Amino acid sequence: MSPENTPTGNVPRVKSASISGSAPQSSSGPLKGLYLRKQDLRRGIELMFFAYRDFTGEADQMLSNLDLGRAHHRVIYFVGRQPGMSVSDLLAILKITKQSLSRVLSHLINTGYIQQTQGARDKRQRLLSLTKKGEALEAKLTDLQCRRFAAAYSARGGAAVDGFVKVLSSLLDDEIRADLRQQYPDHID
Amino acid sequence: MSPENTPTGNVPRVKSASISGSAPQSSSGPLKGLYLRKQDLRRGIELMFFAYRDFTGEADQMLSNLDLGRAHHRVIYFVGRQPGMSVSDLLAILKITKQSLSRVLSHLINTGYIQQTQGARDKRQRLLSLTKKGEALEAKLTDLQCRRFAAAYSARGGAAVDGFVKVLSSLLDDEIRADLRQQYPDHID
DNA sequence: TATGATTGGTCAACATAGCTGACATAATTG
DNA sequence: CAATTATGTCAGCTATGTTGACCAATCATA
Repeated sequence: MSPENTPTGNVPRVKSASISGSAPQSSSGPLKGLYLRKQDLRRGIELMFFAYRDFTGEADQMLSNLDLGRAHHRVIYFVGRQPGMSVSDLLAILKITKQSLSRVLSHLINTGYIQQTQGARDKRQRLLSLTKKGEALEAKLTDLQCRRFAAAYSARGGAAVDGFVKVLSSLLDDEIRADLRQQYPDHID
Repeated sequence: MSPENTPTGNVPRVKSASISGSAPQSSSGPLKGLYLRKQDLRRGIELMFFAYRDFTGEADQMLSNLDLGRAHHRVIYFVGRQPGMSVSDLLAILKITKQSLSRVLSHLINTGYIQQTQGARDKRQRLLSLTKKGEALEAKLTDLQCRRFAAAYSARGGAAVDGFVKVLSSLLDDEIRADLRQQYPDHID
């Protein structure tokens, strides 16, 4: 870097040619594109880092008390979201190797959080679902994170939530959106 | 879980007593609090997961070509943001142990991305800054992520960016905001 | 029906990036 | 001078990702 080290000025500057590309500060009054200043983009980067860490922190704590980790949480969460999903469905969402998943999933099955049933149409498939124990844990964890979101959403209001969802959606790689669109009927594209 | 498995209805329902707490759907027209439905909160959770992964993905790729990881990236990023910071400053931001940081930081120093200078006031301090090589890498990585943000911000506009920043800020644990407030003068609290 | 593709699992080995605990050195501060 | 602070280091452990190889059951199709 070099020009970004001094986050002093409020003056727009996107000169660097690298991240401009859509010609911000042009002329008009409310100065459309003011939010494309390098400092605003860096703030976005940092917000993602800090918010993600804080957002997962409480759940991580609860999980560690049960000798589980974030990887177990993800499995429990997504199986809870879509009971009866296959292993390959889950792999597609998590984008990890089956060997990585296997370690975590086996543990969750052995400790009674998740159960498998053979697929009806395709007997090769092992359809995943939460046990009662798994449902209870999923509820506790999701509740914890939902509370945080509910607080943030309430504090900022519907318009902010709308912007939040729109921007996060635009940060996604394209493929992922299909899944979200399917899960959430009124998802903003 | 149990009522959340069927993300079918658009009908508000926050009953569960667990995440209500601010009495959404009351009476009025545009139905304030519609965005507090459990499905909206879950969508937030998932957006954070997917967006964070995609947001870091490109940089991770570039880093792995240099035999560096995300931990190295964080160090390079924050040292680049605030050159001359001390090791303990960095520890406070990253919230990892000095042993964890040491491994990564030593490597970055040995490979010439970061340099240390003794503190003037306090000679115990090792003030950190990027070398030319480090600055070049930081610029490439930050540019990559800034591009993604610039595209998302441009696509959604200033109002959405405002909502995005507001909601993410509210997701933070309280302490972290002080640092952001200091770094970004016009940061929304 | 025989063949090839798909679904899922397993073993082994490795890398990254966190953690704890213990201890050391140098400099600052009271 | 004593206590605290800033930093570094050694040793070992854990969680979670990776490759590569190989296997069994099932499905789909030529």
